[in-house]
Parts: sequence; C-alpha cells; structure tokens
Amino acid sequence: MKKGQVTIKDIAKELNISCSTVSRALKDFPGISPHTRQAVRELAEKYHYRPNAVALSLRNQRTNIIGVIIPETVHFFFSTVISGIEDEAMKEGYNVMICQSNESFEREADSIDALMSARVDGLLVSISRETKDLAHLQKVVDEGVPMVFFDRLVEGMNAPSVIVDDYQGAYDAVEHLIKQGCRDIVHLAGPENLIIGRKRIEGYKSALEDNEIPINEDSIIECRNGTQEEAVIAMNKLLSSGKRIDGVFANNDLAALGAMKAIKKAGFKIPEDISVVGYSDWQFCSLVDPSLTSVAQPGYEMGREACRLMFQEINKTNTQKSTIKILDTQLVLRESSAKERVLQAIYK
Amino acid sequence: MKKGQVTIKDIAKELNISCSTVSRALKDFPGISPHTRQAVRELAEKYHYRPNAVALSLRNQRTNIIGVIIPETVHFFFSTVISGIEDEAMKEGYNVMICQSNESFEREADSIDALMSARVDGLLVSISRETKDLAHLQKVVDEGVPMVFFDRLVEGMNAPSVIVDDYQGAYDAVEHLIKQGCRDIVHLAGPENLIIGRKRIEGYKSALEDNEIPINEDSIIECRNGTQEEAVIAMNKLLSSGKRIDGVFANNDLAALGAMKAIKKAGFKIPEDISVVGYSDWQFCSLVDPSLTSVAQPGYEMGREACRLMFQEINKTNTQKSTIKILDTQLVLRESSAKERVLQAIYK
DNA sequence: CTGAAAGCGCTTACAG
DNA sequence: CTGAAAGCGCTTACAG
Repeated sequence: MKKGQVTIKDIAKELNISCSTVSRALKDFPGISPHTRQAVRELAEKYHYRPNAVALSLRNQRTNIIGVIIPETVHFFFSTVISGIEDEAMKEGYNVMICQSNESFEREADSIDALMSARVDGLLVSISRETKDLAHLQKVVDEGVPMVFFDRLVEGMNAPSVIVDDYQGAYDAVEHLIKQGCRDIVHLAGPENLIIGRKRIEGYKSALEDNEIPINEDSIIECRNGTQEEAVIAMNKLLSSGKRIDGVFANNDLAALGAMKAIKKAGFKIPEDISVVGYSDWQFCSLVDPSLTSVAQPGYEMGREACRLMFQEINKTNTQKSTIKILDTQLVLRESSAKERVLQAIYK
Repeated sequence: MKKGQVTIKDIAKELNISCSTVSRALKDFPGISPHTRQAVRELAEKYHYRPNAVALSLRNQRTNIIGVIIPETVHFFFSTVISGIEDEAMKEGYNVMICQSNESFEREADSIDALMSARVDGLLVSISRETKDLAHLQKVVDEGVPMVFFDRLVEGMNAPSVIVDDYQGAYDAVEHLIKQGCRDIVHLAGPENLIIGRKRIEGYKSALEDNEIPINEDSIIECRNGTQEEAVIAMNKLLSSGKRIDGVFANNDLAALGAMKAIKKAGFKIPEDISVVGYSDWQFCSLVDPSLTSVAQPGYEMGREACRLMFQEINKTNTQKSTIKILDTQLVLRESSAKERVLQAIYK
C-alpha cells in the first residue's frame, strides 16, 4: 500500500470516479447518487480517510489554528490560562500552537514570526517582561491578523485585552483585613514600573481611605523580585523597628510566605497577632501552616475569555477594538487571616 | 493595498518577473542576476514577506509541526515537560501543537484525529488514565507517523518511550532514610495497577532487602488517589496502632504532606522521630515547614529527550523502534529527612 | 448526477 | 539568467 495518509485522489482512483465527486460525496452534497455516496464513504472509512487540513487551509485561506505567545508554561497561573485556551479552542474546532518566550524579547519576536508564517488565524499574546519595542506586534495589527492580549496590558496597541481586576483584588484583600480588625496593615508591593503592581497599591490605599484609616507610606515596602527571602528580610526589618503591625497584604504568595516565616520566628501568632493575605492563590496556599488566605486570579477563565474575544475578532463580530475585559478576582479565605468565629462560619 | 500577507506572486507582479525567479532570488539560488536578486530582496523586506508555511507544508509533505497529547497542562510536572518540548522543538525549527486530554479517552482520541488531520510530522503522547483501548494509537503507527510516548508507558506499541526511573528513585529515597538510621519505614504507595506505582514499591523493597531489613507488607499502605486527606487518615491509623515507625516514604508529595501533618499532630518531631521523603519535588516542597525531601523528576529533560527521539524517528536515524529511554531522578535533600549533621553538610 | 478546470502559495525539473 | 508547467490536496463555479 501507498505510504502516508489516504487522499481523495486515492479514493477516486480506486472507484474510477473524479476527485470532485469524492469530495462532494464526503460532505453530503445534494446531487450525488446514493450509490456513489455509499461507495465513497465505505472506502473512506476503510482507509481512515482524514481531510488534509493543510490543503484545506491553503484553499480556504484560514488555518483554524490560533497562536499563543506566553512568557512561561511552567508558571502555575499561565498553565491555567493555557488550559482555558485549549478547552475553548477545541470546542470551536481550532488547534492551538504555543510558543513560550521565556521572558525574552528576541524569542518573542521570533515566535511571532514563526506563528505569522504558519498563518495562524489569530494571536493570543502575553508579552515578555523585556518587551518595550512593540514593532513586531504592530506588524501583526498592520497585516490584519486578529490579536488579543492577556494578563499583561500593552498600551497604545489597537487590540482587545483580558486582564484581572488587580485594583479590586487588592481592595478586597485589604478590606477583609480591616473587617478582621486590622488597623496597621503593611503592603509588600511589587515593582512600581509594572501596571499590575501600581494597581494593587491603589487598591490597598483606597481600601484604607474608604475605612478612614490613614495611609502611611512607610507601610508600603517594595519587593522587587517577589521572592520569599526578600520578604523575610523586609519583614524582619519592620518587626524589629518596633512599628505596630497587625496585618500584611503581600502582592504575591511567595512574599506572603516569607512574611509568615518572619512573623512566626519573631514569636507572633498568625492570624491572632498579625493576619496575612497573599495574591495569586497557588496550590500551596492550602498546604502551608497556617493555610494562606489569597486573592485568586481566574487564569482558566482568562484563557477562555481571550479565546472568545479572538473568535469575535476573527468573525468580525466585535467592532470595539479597544475592548478591555476585566475579570474579577476572588478572595479565598483561609486560616492566615480569619479569626476563629469567621473560620467557623466559612468551614462549617 | 491588498489585505492579508504578501505572497511571492505580489512581488513578482510588482517587479514584472515570474514567481520562479522571485522564489529563487529569495533563497540565494546560484544562477540569478545580482540586480534581480537585490530588487526582490528589497521588496520582500519592505512588505515583510514571510514564506507561507501552509503552502510549503503542502508541497514538501511535511509541516514542521509536532503534535503533543498531554493529560493536563495545569499539572506542574507536565508543564515542565511542555517547556522542554517547546525549547527543543523551537531550536530545531519546529512548531508545537498541544492538545490536552484532561484524562479523557474520548478527548484523547479526538485530539489524535485533529493532529493527524493537521498532518503533524510526529506525535508526542502521554496517554490518559482512562485509556485502555489502543486502536487510535495503533492507527498512527500503521499510517507511518512517528510517535514517541513520554511519562506513561504503553505496552505492546511499536514506538519509543521516555520514562523516569521510578524504581531507582524509590530505591534512593528509601536507602537515604536507612542511612539516616531509619529501620521501620512505611511506604504510602500509589495504586497497584499503575506501572509507576509498582516500580516504586519494588524500589522500596529492594532498598530494604539490600540493607537486610525485613519487609513487612503491613508497612505498605495503598493510597489510591494520592490526596493529602487520604494520607492523613492512613497515617493516623498507623500511628495510633502503636506500630514502631521512624521513616515514611510517600509515593507523592501531597501524601507526604498529609503524613507530616498527622505526625506533627501526634506529637512526633520531623525528622528527629520520624523522617519523611516525598516524590515529585513540586515547588511547595521547599516552602513547607519542615521543608520536604523529595525525589525530583526531570520533566524538562523528559520533554527535550522525547523531542530528540522524535527527530530521530522523523529522520530515520533511529532504527531501534523499541527504545525506552530511562531518565534518572534526583533525590533533593531537605529538612524533613536529614539529621542535623547531614543538614549542615548540605546547606553549608 | 458527474467531470474538467482553476486556484490557494510555493518549488523545481525542464526548456530556452 | 529566466520562465512556463506541473504538482502538493482540496473545493467549487461552470459545463454537460
């Protein structure tokens, strides 16, 4: 037998009919004799005929593939986004081509090129940390290929985005701490130059303001790289300064964990003396002791939503190019912030 | 201007030459006048010409895409595998198309079909838990499409595989516990019907035998689903039975964590009274208290290796279809198993 | 009810 | 040094 997968031609030859007829028989085209139709279908079945998507793509000028540029697949949050993209894409009959930039600008640009060469029908992108120059993205827009940004907002680009409501997430976290009775709340902040970092600081401040608690700039500590160690050091310094502290809102879970370590070592009880809330809600939040209250980001939902916006773009349903879809976070309450009474209510 | 991306035809028309010439000029074909060559290249640059990979695929009968079937992208281990696949594939100029089966047989079969339709040059697959019937995979082999299995071994299929040395990983873990002075080591085992579960039990037993420690079947506790809760319950039962225990080897990290919880609650010290070793080495192993010694699986390396085997298949370099590449695990020592003296040596 | 032809974008053996 | 033609697998407007 012939090597490789069976084609329409193979079937046509065996049946002594034309390719056109086979093609039509395969797709229930009206004017086809039941007899031919039957014969074609049987043979297709027998040889496991599968339409050649490459040929179809060339003819239809559409590949039914969507390209994804993602900083790192290994990051938990991004892996949930990928999962959402995959599920939504598959549901709509699309395949997904993934490139990770590894946070490198050059690799991001190369990947965009590869995906454009592959003629993907659309691009879902979360830019790398290094990316400042947007020329490679502008080209995509210029050539009319639908693009949707997720998680990392890109300013000045004519494409829809899906992001998380970082302001509200931070606000909720801090408000929760206040409701628990905290008055002196420290914020372990992310780098100021990232939009998300700034948004969370804003949320922190607004929550304090709305509850008539004075904002103390000394209570906002920038943790640049968000490691555990960094947070341990920052927290140790704070605790030994004699400053009154009864709550910590960390802009990421690792930092929260570092804070918890320092707090425990200094002899304070969590949450009785100092409550702690983190951000991201990784799996380990429920595993540490005490378990960590955290702001959950809807990664899976973000992936699906980005896909949906993409399909709107592809089908020109969406006229509003500048759509920014903002997804709600959810505060997941655990032991590190909840007083006994509240915990009972949650876990009953 | 014309919508969509520029083609060879567009360039040919503008320059009033034939497509053949443009094609040749673009790829430094010898017999082309420097003048034509120059003109073509300038125009290509100007219009951001990118070869249409779809057309190339159709002509070359090869897509330079490799398909990946993976149970779940959200699982940390698998996300590292994906990362390895991505990096290796990109290095070789391949794109990666990913489908997650979500552990569903039906979805796995559908994904295989989609990928075969897309005419991927090869398939990297880790089968779903549900998969018993292998017909969909046999079809792939029959149609001559290279396939490589990773992580989950499939018996009776003519295709290379990459797996982790679960026997040795377990052996190392248990031997380490013995060297720490443990004599009564419990194994929280995985389900017997999975090959990996059986291999780890074998490793556990061999390590005991080689050190002349009698094997006690009561010390092997099956934890079917590997959750934390399950391990807590199993461990509680063991501890309250009055049985002497000074070491625990859990077949997965969550179970190890559960065991630690139960041990601490019962008033024992880790590692002084009871040492604990887990399996998988997730990020949280270094975050819990005490940090958890664990057997690290080389996911990233597995992804790369699977890719390399795939390329060998594609280029017919590999004549040995039944290759099984077994990757070494690495025991990552942390606090939960190492006595003071050892820890100092490690962390100094 | 069926077939021949053209075309999607590209390459290359064959002519000139 | 350059071009016309054929072909990768498929679909569909046009004829019959």
